[in-house]
Amino acid sequence: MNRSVPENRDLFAIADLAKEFGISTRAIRFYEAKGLLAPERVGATRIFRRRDRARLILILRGKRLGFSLRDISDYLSLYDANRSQQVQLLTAKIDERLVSLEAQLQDLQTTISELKEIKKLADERLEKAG
DNA sequence: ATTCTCACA
DNA sequence: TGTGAGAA
Repeated sequence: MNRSVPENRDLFAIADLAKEFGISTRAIRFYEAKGLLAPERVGATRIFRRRDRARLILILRGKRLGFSLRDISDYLSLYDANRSQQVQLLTAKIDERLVSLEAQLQDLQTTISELKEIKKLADERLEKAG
């Protein structure tokens, strides 16, 4: 019954989290190196608690929404300190992200329109050529 | 299996 | 923003 290190539901080994979230152990260490995670250590081995796991979930969610690790780091850093400032930062970043996405959307729509126009002209030529 | 560092894209 | 490789 003695596993090497974590084996209950309160403690996790890096491999546990990597498997659960479908990411590499390297990526998790990378996030730690960037200051987004700060798991405890038993010797040199990382021990992740539920709160570390929760932070990882937030990191992954932030990434999925298109935020940089820097953005996510800044946000997480405010959790313990200024909570209302954290919310302010969040809304500001969301607005920023929204503006960026809207711009991308416009660009995509422009590209789609251009492609459709080109295709239309090409199809018309095929008509004439018979 | 885990750790770290350095290189590399 | 990560990965690969080598060594412990």
